[in-house]
Amino acid sequence: MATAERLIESTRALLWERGYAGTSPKAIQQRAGVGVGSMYHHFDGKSGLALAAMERSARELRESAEDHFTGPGTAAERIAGYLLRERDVLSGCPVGRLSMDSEVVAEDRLRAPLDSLFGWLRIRLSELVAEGQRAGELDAGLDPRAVGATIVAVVQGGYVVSRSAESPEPFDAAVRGALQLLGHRRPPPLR
Amino acid sequence: MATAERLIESTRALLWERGYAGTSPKAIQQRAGVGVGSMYHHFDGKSGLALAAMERSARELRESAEDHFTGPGTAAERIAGYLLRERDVLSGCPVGRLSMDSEVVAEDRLRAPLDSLFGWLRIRLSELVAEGQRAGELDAGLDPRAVGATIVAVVQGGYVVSRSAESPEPFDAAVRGALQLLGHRRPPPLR
DNA sequence: GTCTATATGTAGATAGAC
DNA sequence: GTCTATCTACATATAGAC
Repeated sequence: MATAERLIESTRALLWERGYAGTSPKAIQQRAGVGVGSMYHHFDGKSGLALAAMERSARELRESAEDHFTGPGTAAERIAGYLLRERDVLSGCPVGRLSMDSEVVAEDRLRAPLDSLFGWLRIRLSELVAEGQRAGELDAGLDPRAVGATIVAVVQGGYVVSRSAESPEPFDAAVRGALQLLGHRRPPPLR
Repeated sequence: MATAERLIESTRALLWERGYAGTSPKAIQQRAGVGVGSMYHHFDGKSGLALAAMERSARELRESAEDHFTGPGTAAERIAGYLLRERDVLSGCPVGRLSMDSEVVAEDRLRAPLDSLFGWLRIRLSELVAEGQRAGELDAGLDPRAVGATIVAVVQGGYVVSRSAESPEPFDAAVRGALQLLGHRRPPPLR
């Protein structure tokens, strides 16, 4: 693997594990097996490297979500499939967790990948909610955009509560509750 | 104000603004107007001071939430009142944001205040959901414990998405969606 | 209780040789 | 492209005088 590539992957792993403030250039270099000079040759320091890492992580999450959104099943089933998909709950969201890093949200170019991913997620989910309404699967009285925001928040907040509890249980409970609220009126349940 | 007190308040403010990894003893001391020696006289370093600060912040949030939970109105109205209460959305949750700090969740005594606050919140909210069900305000088919977890997650996740967008709008939308999901079948709406 | 001095290591780079 | 040397500041304390 090329040097720049190893640096990006090393940074992605460290940002996920320790966040932006907790990730040092030295740690990035050591994990990548790359010298100081190489890192500063390929990137303009920690910030530029983090940007590349965050963009890649955001793209991965987006592609994975889109797979669920465009998969088989009714709109409601695809929403449920997204909520129920495998996640490394205790590690948190590789992108969302960086929103709690003040240096990240203070720098527009670093915040951009977060904003972009969540903005896209909200739009896609609201489209699915509207589709479910047209199909009669979801209540027509709901505001699709609000409910889309709620679904994104349930996932991100599930990580927060599960990491606090050092257990995946709160995340799973939050998702279960969301599915009940979305679909409790119609047998059989969403999943 | 006493020295120990000033140190705790200084630490609370810094943990909220910058997180645990981003908060240095030096910054704590300067903001408190206290010397190095004093800090280490009153506390066993950064970790002990953070523990005191986190316990106080968690207690404040708990008391404030309990005010909403025991206030006037139906159970559903009290849930809505809690969700709609004033929040400094872009600053995030003073307690929840620390769940993304790996040094915090790796140290049991630091994680304890988080786990304790969210565990309590889930219990109290599930009690309110059950009360609303008995009163016929909320659907009897819901699992109160799951829905309690969902409500906590919506708030914590709302912070994540709003900080990413640098706007309170996603938080407000997520709350609106949650209220619709909880109460859309019954006119008038919850709030 | 508070102060200053001191200590070891890291943060986050830049410079210039190879 | 990569390496080593170097730099200033900060992180996180401990020691001991006052």
